[in-house]
Amino acid sequence: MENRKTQILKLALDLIREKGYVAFSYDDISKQLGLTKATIHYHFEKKEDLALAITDMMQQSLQGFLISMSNTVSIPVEEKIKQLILKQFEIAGNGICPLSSLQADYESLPEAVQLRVEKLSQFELKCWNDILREAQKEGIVHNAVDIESLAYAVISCIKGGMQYKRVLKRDILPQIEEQVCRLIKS
Amino acid sequence: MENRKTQILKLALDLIREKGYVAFSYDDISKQLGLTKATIHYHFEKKEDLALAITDMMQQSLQGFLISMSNTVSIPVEEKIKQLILKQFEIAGNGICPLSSLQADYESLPEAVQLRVEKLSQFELKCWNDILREAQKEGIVHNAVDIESLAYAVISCIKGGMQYKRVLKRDILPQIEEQVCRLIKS
DNA sequence: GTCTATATCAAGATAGAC
DNA sequence: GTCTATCTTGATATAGAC
Repeated sequence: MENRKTQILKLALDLIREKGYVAFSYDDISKQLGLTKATIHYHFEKKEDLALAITDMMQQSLQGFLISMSNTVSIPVEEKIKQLILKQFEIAGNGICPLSSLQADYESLPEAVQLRVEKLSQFELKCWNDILREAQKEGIVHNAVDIESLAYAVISCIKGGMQYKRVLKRDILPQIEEQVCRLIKS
Repeated sequence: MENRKTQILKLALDLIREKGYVAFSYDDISKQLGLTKATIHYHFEKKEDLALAITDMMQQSLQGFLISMSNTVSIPVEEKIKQLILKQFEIAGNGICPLSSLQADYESLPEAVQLRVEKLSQFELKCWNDILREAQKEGIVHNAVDIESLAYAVISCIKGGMQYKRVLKRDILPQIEEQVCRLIKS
């Protein structure tokens, strides 16, 4: 069943959001799906393979979002920015952003996964760079502002915010969003 | 030797910065210090005890910094802000901020440690609240800005920035700092 | 305080039956 | 494709000698 594979994949993504790459186990998955560990190993021989599939999934998810946004004719940049912030919040679900989670576990990841995490981080950054550059052209971002620096700050703020949110058990995301918008528009 | 205890403590803090609570082991410490695991268990019976001692250390480190700053007569608020940002960057060393690391591992932490992480997060936030409120009184922060929201954003931006820094292998901290200052002053 | 030795357990992974 | 059974390794933790 090709469905089983994606079922495992989605649960594994959840677990990474929740506990991270190091802490989650094939046993977690097997119990939650009512399978044996051996079955999971059949679909993803090594934990590394599962991690790689997850990073692929994440990349495609972001790419798909960008395409669907660029296909919708003429969304104002401000709306695009809000949607991208919302998308990042949604991706975290009940946990933290899965990319942040992988970043935190970076030193324990297999080399191939480290590379994907690096590429994904760069890709995310590029998305923000593009959208912010567009915003600058339209005069939403002040001309004196260095876009690359702004992109670093925006993404860092969003990701960091989700980590605090979980620990503080307070929904600080609206406040983070407000400040991110303030940072962009000032 | 009371020294041995702090020696273990400091190395454990390093390891948390580098790999996180779940990923680091008593074996890592024993190898790097030339001890046996049993010796470490003598000083810190359980891993949880070691983690608790580390959170205490972190709390004291921040507290000490604040006291030393308030003792130095009449530092301008702007200088205080810069120093606090610098302090947060320094604390991360080669890895990420140890608090961010513990936040990422939150769901895997023993309950007592979770509580400390929550308290530490709140304490850090309170520090930023205090300093930003002071800055608002002096007109550095605009009066319309909600200080609590600003504090969330500032700290999130700093912490998130350090996670990206390690993965991107680029020193983006100056750029993060620049944007944090822009956020505060606008 | 530090050691050797060992118990216990969970994790990633494989072999082979169905 | 999924199972049972098993191997191997590494981790937390303890007992007891020095």
